Amino acid sequence: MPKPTVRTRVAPSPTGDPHVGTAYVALFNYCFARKQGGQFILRIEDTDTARSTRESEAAILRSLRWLGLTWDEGPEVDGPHAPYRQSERGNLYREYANQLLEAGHAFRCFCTPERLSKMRDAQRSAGQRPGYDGLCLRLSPAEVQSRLASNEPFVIRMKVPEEGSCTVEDLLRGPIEIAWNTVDMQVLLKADGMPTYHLANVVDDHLMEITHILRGEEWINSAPKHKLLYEYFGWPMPALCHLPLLRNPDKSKLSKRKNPTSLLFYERMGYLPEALLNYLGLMAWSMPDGEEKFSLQEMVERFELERVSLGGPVFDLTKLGWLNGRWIRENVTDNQFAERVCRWALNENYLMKLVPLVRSRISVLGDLGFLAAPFLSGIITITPGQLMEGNLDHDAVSVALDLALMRMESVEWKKLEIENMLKGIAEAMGVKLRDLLRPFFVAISGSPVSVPLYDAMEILGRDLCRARLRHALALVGKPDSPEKRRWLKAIREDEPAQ
RNA sequence: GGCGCUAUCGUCUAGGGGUUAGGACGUCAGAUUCUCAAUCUGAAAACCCGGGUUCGAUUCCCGGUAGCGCUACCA
Repeated sequence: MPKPTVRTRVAPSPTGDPHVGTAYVALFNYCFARKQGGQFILRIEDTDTARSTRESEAAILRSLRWLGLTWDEGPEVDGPHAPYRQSERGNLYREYANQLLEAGHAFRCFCTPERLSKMRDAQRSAGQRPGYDGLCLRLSPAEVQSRLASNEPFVIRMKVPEEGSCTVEDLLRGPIEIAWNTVDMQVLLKADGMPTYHLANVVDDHLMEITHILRGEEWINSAPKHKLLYEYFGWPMPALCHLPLLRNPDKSKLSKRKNPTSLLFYERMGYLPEALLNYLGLMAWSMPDGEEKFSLQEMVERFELERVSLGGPVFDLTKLGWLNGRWIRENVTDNQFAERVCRWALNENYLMKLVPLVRSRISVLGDLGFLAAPFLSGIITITPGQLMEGNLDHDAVSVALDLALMRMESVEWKKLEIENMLKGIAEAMGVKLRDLLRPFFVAISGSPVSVPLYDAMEILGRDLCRARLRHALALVGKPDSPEKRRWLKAIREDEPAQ
């Protein structure tokens, strides 16, 4: 039997900013497939209609292209298994869900979210594993029909064996045994008719002829569900390999609260895509000869899955910075460097965003450097003293920054929204907007003499602003005295729920 | 809590039944440089703990511990 062509995929969910973790998993899938002359597919998992956005999807595609992780099939390039966007494949999943229903491998569940939530609470407080209790499993066919007739919303859940265990084979970890009684009767098709990850993933991986699934470690526990679905459908199981998760310095799963995670951040900071990719290749993987600097091409040529180590690697910005420096010094000519800088910021598109902000504030072009500096910088060097120069006292500055860092996560990153957020903070703290804004000008622009704050924040992007605000907060100290805590608490109670 | 995964310098890692446990980032010291970077040299720094198996375990096995992940009509 001829060995089928290796086909791998990365399947990001377009919610929020493009994540380094996506690039990380994509890199390994890319290298694994390319090394063996196979194909690498990109699929958009946008079945969560509440959270998925087209902007996010576009940003993911752009970021992966920026990194040079090109896909053989997927959005914008198409392919024999189009569409590659799950929201456009809805009918497919419904058909397959019905197929499971008919075969008796799945059942309709009419339970309300409220009941499920109560049930889980009860289970938890009774010290039991939370999981569907099987209520609708025992519904008579007649009752199902009558509930259907009265248009009651329902989901489709998969049936799961009550006893025994499932052994999933992991390419790196070997057999992993998981008892069936720890596996929930997973919802496959939501009430809105959209599939959950589990169904969509299995159906698409099969139809798209994926041979090897390299994905994050967080999926290990649901692998039995997937294996069972393959069995229910009678499809061959792709090889599974769970990659270790990228970590924050405190070892928790990489998160934007503790580490910049957006690829847009790394781009805006001026990391070279080659260097970022190179650094990701150093996470849990190493060249056979120990060489630390390598291109994507070189990584493809020498890639061996066996060289993936299983401990979760801490993403270290310092070492990434060193590597990036090496790339700038060693791999770019002067001309190329100039070109890079232009592509990065000295291009018409970016400059035109700045021009309206700076032109009215300068008398000679030479003033431009100062005003434009924040837009050509990563983390700005400031002093605690500069942050304290305004009318707010130390605790107020600290609280204001802390509050902004919290609230900025839930606003749309547009200048009007940013304005409202900061006005809201001034109001909540009972200080003049002008006084509140002063330390923000310093934190974001490096100086109280600056282009308008809200515009600057929008242009710089959420991630860079977060990093600068966090830097400023670190300088003045987090609000941690009992007094400041009380203050924060009072303000929070005053706020509308987020 | 339950289940699962993981465990080598602070961090990324190499290695592997017998090694002075290797490299890199960072740190410190020195050299060099008009400053700063860069560069060079050197130093400190690790096999989680306890039992086995073995002539010998950091390496293999078991247990513990710790970290992490999952425990949704999110992925």
